[in-house]
Amino acid sequence: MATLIRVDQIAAYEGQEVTVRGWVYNRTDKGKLCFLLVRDGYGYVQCVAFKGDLPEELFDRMVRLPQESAVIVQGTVRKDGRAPGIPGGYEISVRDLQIVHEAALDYPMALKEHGVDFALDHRHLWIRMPSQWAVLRVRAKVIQAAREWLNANGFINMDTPILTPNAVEGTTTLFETQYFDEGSAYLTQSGQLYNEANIYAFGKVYCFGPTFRAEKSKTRRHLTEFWMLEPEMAFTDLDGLMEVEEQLISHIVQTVLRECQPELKSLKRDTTRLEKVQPPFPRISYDEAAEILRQIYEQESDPERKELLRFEWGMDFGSPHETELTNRFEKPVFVYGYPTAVKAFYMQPWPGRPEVCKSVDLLAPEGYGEICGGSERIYDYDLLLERIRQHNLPQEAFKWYLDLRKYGSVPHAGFGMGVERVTAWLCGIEHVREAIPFPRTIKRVYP
RNA sequence: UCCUGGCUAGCUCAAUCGGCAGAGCGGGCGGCUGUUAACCGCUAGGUUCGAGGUUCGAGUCCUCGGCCAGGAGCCA
Repeated sequence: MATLIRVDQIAAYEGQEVTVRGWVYNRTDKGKLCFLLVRDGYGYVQCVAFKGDLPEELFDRMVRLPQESAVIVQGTVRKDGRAPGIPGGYEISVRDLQIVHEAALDYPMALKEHGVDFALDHRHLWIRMPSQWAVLRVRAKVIQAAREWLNANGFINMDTPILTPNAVEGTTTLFETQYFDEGSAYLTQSGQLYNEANIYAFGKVYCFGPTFRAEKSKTRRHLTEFWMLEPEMAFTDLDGLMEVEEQLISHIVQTVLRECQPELKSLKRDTTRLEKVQPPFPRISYDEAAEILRQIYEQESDPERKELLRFEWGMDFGSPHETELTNRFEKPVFVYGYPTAVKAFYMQPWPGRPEVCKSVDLLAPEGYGEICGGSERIYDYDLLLERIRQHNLPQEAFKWYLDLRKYGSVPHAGFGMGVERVTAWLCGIEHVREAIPFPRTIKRVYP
């Protein structure tokens, strides 16, 4: 029995007899010569057979194998620049072939681009195609790299509940569900408040899980269910927060560049700008950003675009503003000190400037927008209570959260990183829905 | 909720001014010893999103409705 190998490690087996188990992604037959492009989950490899290499009956079956048939291939690994695949450059000369399952002939995914609706209706099959496979492998690497960095830097994983009794920020629309006799429960939109409890037990923590927004956002940057990584740190201010963010993001980007080359190459991702993602990232204040946007607005001649870019101090950024701002920087850019009025109730006011708070967003280049949002949190009991009242939040529901300001309260800070947005940015894809295996959008809960 | 665009073969699309509904891929049959979404020949495959209207004649024009997209708003 030849050694069972993974296609991503094929280069190590040049000249050896190996076994690959997988599925037929494409087949080309040229009379007495037949190519199977087989994917095994780790990569895509070309398997070649000449008519004389196999028993006639088996060769005839190989030539007629439908796309997606399951096979076990034995043969010799040969280096050949002509061989397509991921990583490519190696092929297997087939000596024997077992057909585990002959797929039905009506496989709906053609080897070409599909319309969005059709592709998403067949997401369960679409993920087999190289583009989707590559993106989802990068997503997994993003998560792995993030955990690596956090674990190596003193953070402990402390997951937070998905079913929650109330709105975290009181602003956004939540998915509501009946919770036995306890009334309504809501799907979480952030683990942050619980993380703030966790830091007083563990110092530095992070949670990682799905978050839910019932908003009717219909854009390339929104999902109703998305995954967020949320670190939270005791004894940390805004500057300390930005240092952690830029180190974490840089580690993720450099890890993906180092370990996902075949995936990025198959996505035709130009990585020159990603290679520059190293600390420190530029930091500009909201005031400076507002001034830049004012100049951009004045210089814009197209009336339609000018209207989209209209901006006044006090507004939150729209996506046209984010794109214009980030186009002026090579790396992700921090924008800090947003107006208190447009941010959540728990953010620490700027000393001497209560109209501004110690919040920071990290905006990715190339129009990918906000990938992280965070802040220093209010740690004074009376101020937090005042904010809860100002925002008309149910004080009783926040009793535990207020308790945290009574027993050893310290300056602390944290942020959330959107995994799909980071993945979409690194892969250079248009829409975050391809950066999660089974996307949930306002118009889609199937499959 | 608003704005804009789209809906034609299983898929991706074409159809000029309102005048015979087409191609490529995928499927079937045949050919080919280096294909890269192979190529060549043959073949099957249609309620043109739905309803109504204008017209000798509607995929095309008009009205209403449906579905989808991505932008605004909202948000990560």
